[in-house]
Amino acid sequence: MKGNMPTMKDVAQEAGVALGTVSKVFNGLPVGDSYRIKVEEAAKRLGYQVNQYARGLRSGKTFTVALIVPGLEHPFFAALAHQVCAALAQRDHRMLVYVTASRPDIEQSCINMVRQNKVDGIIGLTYNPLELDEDLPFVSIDRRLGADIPCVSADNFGGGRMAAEKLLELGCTRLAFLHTGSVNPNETDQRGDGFECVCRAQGISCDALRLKDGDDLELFREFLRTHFNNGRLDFDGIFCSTDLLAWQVRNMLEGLGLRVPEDVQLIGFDGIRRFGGQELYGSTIVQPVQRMAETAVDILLAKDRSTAPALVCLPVSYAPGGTTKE
Amino acid sequence: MKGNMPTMKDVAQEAGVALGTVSKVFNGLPVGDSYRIKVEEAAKRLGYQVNQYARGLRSGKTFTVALIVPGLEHPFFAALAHQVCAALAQRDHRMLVYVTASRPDIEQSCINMVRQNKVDGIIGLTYNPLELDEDLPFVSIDRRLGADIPCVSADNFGGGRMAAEKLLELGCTRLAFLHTGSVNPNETDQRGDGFECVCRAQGISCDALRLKDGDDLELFREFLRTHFNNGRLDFDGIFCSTDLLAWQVRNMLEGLGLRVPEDVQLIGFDGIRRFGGQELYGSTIVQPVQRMAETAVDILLAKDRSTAPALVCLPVSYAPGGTTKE
DNA sequence: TTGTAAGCGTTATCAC
DNA sequence: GTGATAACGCTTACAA
Repeated sequence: MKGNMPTMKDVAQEAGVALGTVSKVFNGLPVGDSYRIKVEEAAKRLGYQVNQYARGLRSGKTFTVALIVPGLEHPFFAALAHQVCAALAQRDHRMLVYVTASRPDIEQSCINMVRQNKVDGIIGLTYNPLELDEDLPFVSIDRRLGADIPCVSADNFGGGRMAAEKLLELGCTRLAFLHTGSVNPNETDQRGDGFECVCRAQGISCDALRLKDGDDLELFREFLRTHFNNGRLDFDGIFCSTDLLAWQVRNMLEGLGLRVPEDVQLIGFDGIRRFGGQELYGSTIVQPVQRMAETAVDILLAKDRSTAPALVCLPVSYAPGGTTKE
Repeated sequence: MKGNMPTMKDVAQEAGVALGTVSKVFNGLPVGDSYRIKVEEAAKRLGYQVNQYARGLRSGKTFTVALIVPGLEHPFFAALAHQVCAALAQRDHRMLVYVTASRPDIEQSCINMVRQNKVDGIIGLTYNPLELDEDLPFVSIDRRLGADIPCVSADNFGGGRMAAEKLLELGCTRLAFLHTGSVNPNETDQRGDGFECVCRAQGISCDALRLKDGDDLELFREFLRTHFNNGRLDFDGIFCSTDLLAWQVRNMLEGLGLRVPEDVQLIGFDGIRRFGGQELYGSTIVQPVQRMAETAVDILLAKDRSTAPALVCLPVSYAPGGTTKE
């Protein structure tokens, strides 16, 4: 921070007006034109910048939002952070980032730190039970923390259905669902529910293996091997609950000598793109990251928070990426 | 921000001590034990949290650093942001993120916004000429902005050398260097310099194609086709200045019917990992992202900035990733 | 050692 | 419409 930045007082003196007048100019409040010009010129001359900290102290508005995420290294979180930052910038707000590594203690300590920072609100992608401040606006991504805490997520259930329908449409007759994720229940669990819902309705067999974070991925390989007899897999269509898992499963399948998508078609979930560019890792259900970010920001900054929806599910879309027959 | 959070005054009243005493307790200044306990208990009872904005206003220290990056979607920037955030957290600082899309106007406006926020310093990954504040600590990543502005980067020149040496060691005899990047000169330009330096010293032929951001990537394909005659490429070793480019070039090579690494070996630069995990895209020179982040933070927060080095080049390492013969 | 009081730069309330 | 003046919550001499 700075030694001797000019203050409003300096500007007032330079412009030959009162302090209050300067404040009004910078807040867009009605001021005589001649005064406004004098102030603006004086400010420019001095290189004056409003001190947001003083403003925040006085007015209680900080124009800052905290984003709490497990980390920035996973492309989905990175993309979300990027879009949240952009959406906030568009609304003249700043983004403070906290990374938690999904650890409950760090997540809670972030909440506490944020509290000290007097941000205007929090957007959180957290996976553990939290103790929240009643009156600090909070919007959760992908996880329902309570009836009074708005949650924004992709339409995970619909995406699961979409995956099943697509695989069936592409000629699959024996499906499987593979999942690994947080032990704490969250919206993404619905991906499998949607998928199996379609299978049941259509009377299609659907094997499934659901693992928890930290479980050995080799269990998936074993599962596949168990269902691999005489050079033939029991499934011709597999839905993985994330693109990462789909990628890993694809490698396992090829290790078994199976061809994707000729022998077995594969659909992932998330819409992760290589190098943050355009190329997908494989066929996938794409989350509307930008809309999710914008929606979360809109809800968070809405004037009237009492009308905030408890849950907003945004539509996903299917994108072919080479692991399905198209 | 909040309606009626307890203040130090409330805590003082609750604890039955003076305001100044409460402040001292929270600043670790010497206070009688009995008082300290009374204050701590009162604070806990009230759920008191220091207001960092008031503290910053008064003391001029905000414990906040701004990170300015082109975006969070490219995995290198995301990884850097992640590590910077972690390094700052370890030192009890927060990170404010600004994304610029590498646009000069946005980059400058970020600098201006940051100025209002009275941060303790800026870590910037910017690509355009900037007008900086003399007395706002700034550390640049990968780009030398001026003699008085410390720059932290990977050892790009050394990495380029390393790539050449590795390819030669692996039996290559005809090398090529492919590059695309910012028009504004920066430290990463040295990757090619280091590579060609070794080639010259060893008397090895080295073709090169250097493009600028925005140029059509098809030019690379054409370049390859020009050097592809009778099913044989003029090179058996190619160094690409980024992992992204290496990935694209690999696809082009395979499109030509060439096998990597059997027919031509490929080394990239950055050390990008799929899904932010462990798996590399190919053989590459790995940037020490964590050390770069920590170094930048250390320099930025150093008590005595007058002794800050103008440039710190951190050692890179080679990692095989399947596009070289190992 | 503890308490008191003067600001830090803004905003908001009033008289003028 | 303008201009003193009192907060906002905290730190820090300085006085007790």
